[in-house]
Amino acid sequence: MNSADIKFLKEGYLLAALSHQEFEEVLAHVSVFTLMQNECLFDQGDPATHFFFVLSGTVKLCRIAPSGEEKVMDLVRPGHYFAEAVMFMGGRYPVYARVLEPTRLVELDNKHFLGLLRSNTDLCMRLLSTMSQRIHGLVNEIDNLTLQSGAQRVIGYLLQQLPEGTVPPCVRLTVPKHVIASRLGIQPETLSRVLAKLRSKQLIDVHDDQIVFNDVDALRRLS
Amino acid sequence: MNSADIKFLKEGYLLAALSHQEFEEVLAHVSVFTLMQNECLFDQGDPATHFFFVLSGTVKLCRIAPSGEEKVMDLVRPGHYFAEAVMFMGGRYPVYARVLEPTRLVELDNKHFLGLLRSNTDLCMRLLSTMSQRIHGLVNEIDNLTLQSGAQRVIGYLLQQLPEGTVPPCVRLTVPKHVIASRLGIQPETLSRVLAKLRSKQLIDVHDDQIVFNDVDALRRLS
DNA sequence: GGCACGCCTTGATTTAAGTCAACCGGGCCT
DNA sequence: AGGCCCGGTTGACTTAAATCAAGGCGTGCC
Repeated sequence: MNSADIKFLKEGYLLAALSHQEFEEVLAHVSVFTLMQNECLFDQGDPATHFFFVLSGTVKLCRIAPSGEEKVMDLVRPGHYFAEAVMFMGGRYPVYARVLEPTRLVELDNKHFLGLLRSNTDLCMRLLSTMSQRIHGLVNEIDNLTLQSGAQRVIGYLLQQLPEGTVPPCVRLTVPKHVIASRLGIQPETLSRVLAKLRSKQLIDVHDDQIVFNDVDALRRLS
Repeated sequence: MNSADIKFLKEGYLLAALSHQEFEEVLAHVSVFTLMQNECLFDQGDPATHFFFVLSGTVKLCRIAPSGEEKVMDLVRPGHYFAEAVMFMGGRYPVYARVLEPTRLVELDNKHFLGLLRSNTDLCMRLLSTMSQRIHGLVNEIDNLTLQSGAQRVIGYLLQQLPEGTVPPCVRLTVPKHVIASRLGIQPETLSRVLAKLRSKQLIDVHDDQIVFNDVDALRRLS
């Protein structure tokens, strides 16, 4: 674990609750490693012994149905934790995790971390805050899935990825389109069609993974 | 607040973390009240100052889209808390809450409870556990919405409501069918059709709000 | 008793989106 | 260079479910 990794981890919201000594102790119980593109971190149903922090790269969390169909539940990027909620259910990962590109991860031990939590209420409060945000995001996602059309979800996603202050406003898609489609609960064909339709209305220009917004306000009104 | 209320509240998982003294202190900061059928507890967007525990009755949590459409996000029954995650986001209720029948509620003050959390890690751990279960349920719901058909969701819901040990296996629906439909993300017409289809296959018998299961195993295989 | 309202069911029709199929282009490997 | 694989696009067709409309029934109120 190099000093940039340590700095990035320490600057994150969650572990800011730790004293210097506590942080050093955490460091003694974590692993850092890099997975190659498409490597699997854990399978759905594996016993949950750790949770993770992304230093760099992208992790895809997927749910597999009995039918074999899959849904991308989340795309986790640098600076974010995942699988921390499973720590409290003493069970198994409800999803599988695979990396979409070379990805550097910090692996934190559940048992050790639970021990930390038991004597640090500030850490508890930060974790509660993190988890309440996750709940909030999931509630919004159910709202989107049930109260919005597929096209509206695409537009919402694109607007969400739009960095502030780019001129002209544009987004570079950092994951394959079929992954984005699954993340949004639509088929890849549908994603293509929605993008094609927005392009035909001059609302966007599409160049492979680059999307230029021609009328952000109109798009906001459609979402 | 009568002694049955107090007993029920104290026996719940969350507050089992409290000492007798702490529990008495909590009691000094809660309100208990009964809402009449269809009364509204809070509106979507209201400042979130409290969370709640259901002593009796049923609370419907709904999300309203800008279009005016609504989705039943949850039906909260006796023994369950709701709105506790909003405590950590210092904001507003993301849903509105209305009671479906006369409902008795305990209202707990967010600020006071946060104070308790700051000095009781056992309470924190129990709340973390409660919230991780909520996350788990929401993940499952997204799975259901995206990877299952409407009919499968209906069957899953019915099986979930099935009490153990009833002979013949049967369920009495305790909320209106159009509410169940919204909870499942389908229209009431679709719910009628699914039930009619299952009845035509002799898998269930429907008498108003009573549903008798004729072949539980077959239903499980369909869900 | 009559009326209004709400819930539910059913039929007909429409629609959003999925499914299937084919083609294209780019990257990787031999 | 050629072949294979993968991701993406597009067209044709299908389907699950929504939408629209109408009717029936039960409950509560006057």
